[in-house]
Amino acid sequence: MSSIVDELSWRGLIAQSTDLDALRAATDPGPITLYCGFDPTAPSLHLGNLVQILTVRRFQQHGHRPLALVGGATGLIGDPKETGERTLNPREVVEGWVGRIRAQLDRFYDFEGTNAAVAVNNLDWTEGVGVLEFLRDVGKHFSVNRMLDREAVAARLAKDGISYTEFSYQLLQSYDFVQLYRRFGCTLQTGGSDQWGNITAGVDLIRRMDGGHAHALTTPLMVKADGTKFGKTESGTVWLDPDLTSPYAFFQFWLNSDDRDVPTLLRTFSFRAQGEIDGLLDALAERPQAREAQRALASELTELVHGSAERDAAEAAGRALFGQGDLGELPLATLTAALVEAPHVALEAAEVVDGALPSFEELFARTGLAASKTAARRTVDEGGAYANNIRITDATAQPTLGDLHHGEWLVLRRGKKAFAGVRVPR
RNA sequence: GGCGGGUUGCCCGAGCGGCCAAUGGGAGCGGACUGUAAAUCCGUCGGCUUUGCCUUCGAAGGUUCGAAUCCUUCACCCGCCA
Repeated sequence: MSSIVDELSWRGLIAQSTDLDALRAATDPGPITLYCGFDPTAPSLHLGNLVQILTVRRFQQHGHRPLALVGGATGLIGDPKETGERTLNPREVVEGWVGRIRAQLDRFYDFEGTNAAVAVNNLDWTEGVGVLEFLRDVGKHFSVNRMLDREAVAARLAKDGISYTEFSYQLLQSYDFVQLYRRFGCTLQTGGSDQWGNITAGVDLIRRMDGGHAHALTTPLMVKADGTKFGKTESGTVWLDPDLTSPYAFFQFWLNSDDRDVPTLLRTFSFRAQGEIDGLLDALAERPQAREAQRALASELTELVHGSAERDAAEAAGRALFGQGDLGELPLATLTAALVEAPHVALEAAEVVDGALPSFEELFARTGLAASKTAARRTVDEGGAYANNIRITDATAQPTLGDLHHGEWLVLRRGKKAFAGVRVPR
């Protein structure tokens, strides 16, 4: 069995570990069981979670057994974050999210075979536990003094405070680790470096309650070269759910990566071998304008997350919209596929009067390409507004039916990258 | 408890009765240059039925022909003295 520790190491995926040599000694000879939990705090996982998911996937590919834990219980409590108290979500909502997130993990973990992943929900062992039992058996092992040292907790104490509910979060997560240790012989928990405290608290709890030995491993926090948060675009979080972030937008996210971030991104997200990655990095250094590495990343990750059909569609949509050729020469099917990936609006038949559509300023505002009509006018004045790749000079002008591609689509663009479609019923 | 300072547009911060939708910086957005990158330079940066109108300067009242600017009350923040 090849060494997972070595692989994670060259990929730069190890931030902290309880004892790397001990972990290597445990993982190299044979399979271990590990877990990384995901709390249902949203209807979908996002790119930040993907780092964790893929790290676990790498373990599984090396023969280890992952537990796919979705936090049906911890999601009801909320891990303290520095910015402030979370709003408790209704139980039904959390329950729904648990199902969706559990389904998302299907794509990344293998649930069949000798080291099949096992899906677990911490609500199963938390719900029935009595308060007194929990406080006596679990709570007694925790020192509040140490819990207060946690960065997020300290930050909250310095600011607007923290509820007892959130303060208790660490106990639940630690207890999860104990349960998984008992039920599955799970001896490793992975997570982002912000989870270090929670994970090691679980390692400690296993030792205290059961005298067992477990490991903690965290991945580094992703930092972009320009200092902004990784995994966000102007329009917000990049989600894994295609309804929240379209495969086209997902593909574009990777394609637009800053050159300086590409080495890290490739090592973190790609499943290519080290030699292949080095080849892509060489190409990036020699022919940055070709952006082979970004393309490879976009293609690989979009396929992994959305499947090859969506990957192809996203790629084709990009080519269609960014291509040099006349949009009118694109087949209707290709154009439609590209535009439905972008923001688009469908007009009512009544909105077309004497063959004239609503004005450009109206259409820009309606598609969301501009925040308001005033903003749309401004964009036109700045020379950044286009219809069918022709610059618009008069915001109040009205396109006509004759301007439509295939009698159906008007392609609007703001700046270089933002597209939108206006569809007119035939 | 006493005295003083503050709360301005996404953020920071000027303004201290009319010339204020409100200086300046940052972020954002557009243009040029590029490679659907970065950096740089230029422009832009509340809304609308746009030669004008409407909403905005912690909240609510008031003075005035006219208030972000003055007065009153309230809320929150920050200093100094007890």
